[in-house]
Amino acid sequence: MCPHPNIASTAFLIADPARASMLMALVEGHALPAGELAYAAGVTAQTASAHLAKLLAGGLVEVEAEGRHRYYRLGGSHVALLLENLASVTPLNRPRVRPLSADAQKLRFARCCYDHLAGQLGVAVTQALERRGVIVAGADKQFEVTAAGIEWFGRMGLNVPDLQPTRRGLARQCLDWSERQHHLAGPLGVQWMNLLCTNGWLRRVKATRAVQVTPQGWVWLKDQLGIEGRQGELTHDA
DNA sequence: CTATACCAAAATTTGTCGCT
DNA sequence: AGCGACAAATTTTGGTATAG
Repeated sequence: MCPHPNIASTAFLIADPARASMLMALVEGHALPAGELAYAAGVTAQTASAHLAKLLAGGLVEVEAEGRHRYYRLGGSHVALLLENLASVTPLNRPRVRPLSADAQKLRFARCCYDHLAGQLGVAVTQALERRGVIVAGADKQFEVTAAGIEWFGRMGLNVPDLQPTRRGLARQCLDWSERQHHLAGPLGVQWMNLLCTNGWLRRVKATRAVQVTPQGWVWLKDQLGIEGRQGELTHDA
């Protein structure tokens, strides 16, 4: 008898190529209708519907009916984490997607990943902080804030010693799925994101996970972190 | 033999349009 | 507004194919 029937059934659900494609299409956090997921997996709507029913029963996805569409999303951040970890050890075949929509491009550029900054911009900002000695990559998938870094964050209005680490630490290294590099997460990542928004440098786009840089934001990014660009792309990052 | 995946066709559900 | 016809998205059903 298998001593871990639960993980076996979860692994079985993910192991099917069609289901894996649908899950990876959802990993960016967008909810997608069944038809879109069928396209992503390269199967017909009927087949996709059967797969989605299994994923739903297994708790890997949730569904929300809106009109005649049924929007599926991942069953939670733990599912996203599981998939991102799998993707990090496997050569990634990007799921088939419709010619990259404007929305998808915005998400790839900058988005919030469970309340911290991710995407191209998230990675660029994290790397700029490292280059400036504000944070250093430490053991256990954590970033450590240097003494100079504590001072630097303080000048920005973020008092690092006040932050409470969670079980998973204070400044976690989160693997960015689209960029395949780390960005800053954990309580520090969350407060950092809040700070960028409350100072008017970043703006969250309503009803999506996309994030926009404001005109003042671009000025600030260039002055403080040496990051240059315009809406939707980075032109210089050093 | 059994389990699982696939697809075609039919059924179901919901939104939209034109008419009174 | 209420009604019916039609369109679109999705699910259900039934049959076939394939792997172990």
